[in-house]
Amino acid sequence: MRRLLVVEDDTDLREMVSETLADEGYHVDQAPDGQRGLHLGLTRPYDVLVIDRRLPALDGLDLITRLRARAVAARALMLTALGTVDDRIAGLDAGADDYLAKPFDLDELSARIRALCRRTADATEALRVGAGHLDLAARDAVLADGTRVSLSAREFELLRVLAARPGAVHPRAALRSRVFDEAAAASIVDTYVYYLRRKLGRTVVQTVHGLGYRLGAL
Amino acid sequence: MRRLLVVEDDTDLREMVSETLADEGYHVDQAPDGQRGLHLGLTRPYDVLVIDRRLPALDGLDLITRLRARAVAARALMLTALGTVDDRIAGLDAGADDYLAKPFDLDELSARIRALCRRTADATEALRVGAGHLDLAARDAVLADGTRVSLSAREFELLRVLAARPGAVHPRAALRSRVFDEAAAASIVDTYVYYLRRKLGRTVVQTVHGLGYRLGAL
DNA sequence: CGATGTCATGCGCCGACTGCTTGTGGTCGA
DNA sequence: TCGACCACAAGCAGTCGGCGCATGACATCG
Repeated sequence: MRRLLVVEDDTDLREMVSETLADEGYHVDQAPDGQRGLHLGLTRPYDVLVIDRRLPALDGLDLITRLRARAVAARALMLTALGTVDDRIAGLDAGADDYLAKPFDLDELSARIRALCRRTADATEALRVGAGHLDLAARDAVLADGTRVSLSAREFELLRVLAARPGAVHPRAALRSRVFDEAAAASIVDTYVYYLRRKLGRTVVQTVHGLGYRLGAL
Repeated sequence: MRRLLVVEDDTDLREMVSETLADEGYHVDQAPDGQRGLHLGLTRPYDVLVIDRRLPALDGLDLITRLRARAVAARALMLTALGTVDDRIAGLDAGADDYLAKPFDLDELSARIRALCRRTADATEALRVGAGHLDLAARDAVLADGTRVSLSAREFELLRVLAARPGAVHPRAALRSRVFDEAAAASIVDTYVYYLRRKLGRTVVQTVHGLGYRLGAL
């Protein structure tokens, strides 16, 4: 599922856009100002960012510039009430991939997002877990603050199985059979949970006494 | 140098656009109708195609559709006198990456082409990797500090495959099948990774134990 | 036409890391 | 309070990867 971020201070407009896009099958996150947009954009993997030009806390242009400076590769579509050519040029040269003037047609926005999505085919394939996510391509975990943690093959596999259903309790036996050989020792899962906790923090994998383990937030 | 193709039947407009873009440093080819545009688009490597919607011989929409069917990856910017939302949506869904209504501002066209060019790093000219890049024409790597490192054909090919998705883990088998003969020895990839590290520094290619290699920053 | 150098490839040893086991002490729950 | 369950540490063996070296093909140049 494609992941979008809508950064727009007008609540009505933001929610209307978000709902429309969500109805079309996108996962949509929202941010009401530039600062929160920056934080989400840096810490979560998106395919397309829809960014208003005029934003409180951090201007849309600055937002894109700062995201690009941190090597965020997501496509950016800028919305604006400022319709002049120079505004559009400034937006595009700041790193936006497309520029749409308000008032705009929702169907056109949707079509332009489809066009941008076509180009991110091999981009970030990721599994979200709370505020962090698993980068399936790079095979490492990304924490809420953006820190990347490299995991060994088994560690990553175990975490991925847990992340398939975050919050659910996964019995030891299920984890052992999915991640390790059936013949492995009974305590193998414990040990790898220990490794994960050592790398990702104490609270990431929670013990449910007598039942198994459960994934908390990354 | 970026390569553009302008497909437009209005001679005056085509030449004006072409000259303006040529002045900005692009290599620009021209085609006066869809058929000739199709032929050029299929046989030569372009970064961006500027295509009029209404064309003799072959309609702009059909042109894009046929190019896409033949896996031409160049970005397409569609020009049109038809300004309705439905036209724009039809163009975008046919495979265009951007859509600009006539009359348009030449500076905006130029800015939109710049935006499209940013995204075609992997097309023809140079592949950006972190602060450095690959010079596809000279077949050597340029480091962050500007140092040029000349690579042998195999070394360069291996680096290029890795650079297609920097940060992602590339399994050995995938690298061997893409860069070397299938029949090559199992350790051939290791050896060439060793060569790359020797020339570019230890950190450029990272090992992911049991899985493959990953490209760091140049 | 021979000499020289570069490139592609194969082989093999050694070191490093991973995966897994085992054991001990601590914690939980009834 | 007791038994079961769990956390953690350390160690071991096997595999994987790093790297040097040897060989042969090919191009280049004297």
